[in-house]
Amino acid sequence: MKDASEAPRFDVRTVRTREQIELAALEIFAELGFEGASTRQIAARAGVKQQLLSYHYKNKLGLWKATADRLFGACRERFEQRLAGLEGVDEATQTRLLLKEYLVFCSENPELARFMMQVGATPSERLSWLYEHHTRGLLELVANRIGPTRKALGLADADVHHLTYLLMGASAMFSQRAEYEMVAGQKVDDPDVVARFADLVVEMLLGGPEGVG
Amino acid sequence: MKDASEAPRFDVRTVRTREQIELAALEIFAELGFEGASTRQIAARAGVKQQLLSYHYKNKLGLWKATADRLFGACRERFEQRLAGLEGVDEATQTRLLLKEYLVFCSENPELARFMMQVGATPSERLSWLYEHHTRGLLELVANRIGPTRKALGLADADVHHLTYLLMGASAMFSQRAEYEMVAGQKVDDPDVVARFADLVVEMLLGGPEGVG
DNA sequence: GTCTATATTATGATAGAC
DNA sequence: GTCTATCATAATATAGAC
Repeated sequence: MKDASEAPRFDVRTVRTREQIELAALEIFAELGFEGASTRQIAARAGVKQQLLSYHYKNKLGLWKATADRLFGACRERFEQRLAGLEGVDEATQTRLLLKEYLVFCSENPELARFMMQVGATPSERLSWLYEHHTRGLLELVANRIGPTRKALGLADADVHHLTYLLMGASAMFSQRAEYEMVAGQKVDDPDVVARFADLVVEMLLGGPEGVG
Repeated sequence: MKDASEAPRFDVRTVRTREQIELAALEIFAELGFEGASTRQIAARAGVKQQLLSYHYKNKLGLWKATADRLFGACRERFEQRLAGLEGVDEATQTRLLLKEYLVFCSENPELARFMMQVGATPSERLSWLYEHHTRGLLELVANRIGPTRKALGLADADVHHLTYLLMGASAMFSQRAEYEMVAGQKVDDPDVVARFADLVVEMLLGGPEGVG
């Protein structure tokens, strides 16, 4: 007899183990790509045995998907929280702050841009999966913000996809921290650097905060 | 006795073989990163045996360096040719056309942005080598163009490193062709798309071609 | 749920024939 | 300069003990 708790799939140990594994996997997948990453390496960083990954995720692809779900879920949640706090604010300011929030998120999660970059080059099952489950929604959210806001601000027509990729590309700076530090001689995750950079990007995409005639 | 030709290191077969290998290696290193790429895969794409790579480059790292030399050499050459054709033109136009040329080059060589991205995330011997031999020169060339030109045009002060990374990040669009085609429904290497995107980026970095007051 | 042991395949590099 | 043969290691994944 199994009493009320038919599905004990949320027990504490499991959740914590999976979290450790997925955080380690995110770092390594982002750094080395899917084929470059080894499950042994991920397991070692998570402090478990390699074979435990097979138990939890069946195989490497399953782990990769779980990792993507966690990463993009955090991004989506961040957007939603930011927007919830901006109720009643005018559209242009909302969009401006949302784009800034995205760049701040990218500075805190440099794995995001690398994760997308690692998979977006060539057609593959993984690209299709990521696009359907996460990338598409994220890119459309951004495009559907930038386009109308630029129109409302009276800015020159520009391809929204190009503007979106400019934003995505800009976030790559945070994903190349080692190189950036060599070049610029400053930490890329210094909050001041992040803020200045985000302001620059948003100003380029939407014009200065005073609007444009 | 060896007669006049002491150093026969430019014989035709060798040069062609190395070219085939390095072109294959570029594609695969850019796609999979250094550890993700396998020398067998590279050899197969080049149409030679895996063990031949050891003969020509000693090891995987040697091949990676030769590949980088070829790629960045082509980029540098492109810059020099473009500048040679712009003698006498005013500085702002020179800079504008040079940045456009860079984006066109990136659209034709999507491996460049990926190659840099693959190595720039974390400190490593390879990053240091690439920085000293190639990246540094490229980034400084761009920064030393954008900064003074913006000043001469009377544009607002902005961090030249940030502007440089905006350009580099923008080029990432061409490196994610599979994803871009899903999102935008058009080929990213369509010359018209490239031209419009390049104009957009240059306008953002340097203002419209009419200058700014 | 986590471990040990292991099967199977793929990897980078070397030795030596031609 | 290119090939065949081969080695030592590392990869993913499975089976089964606890």
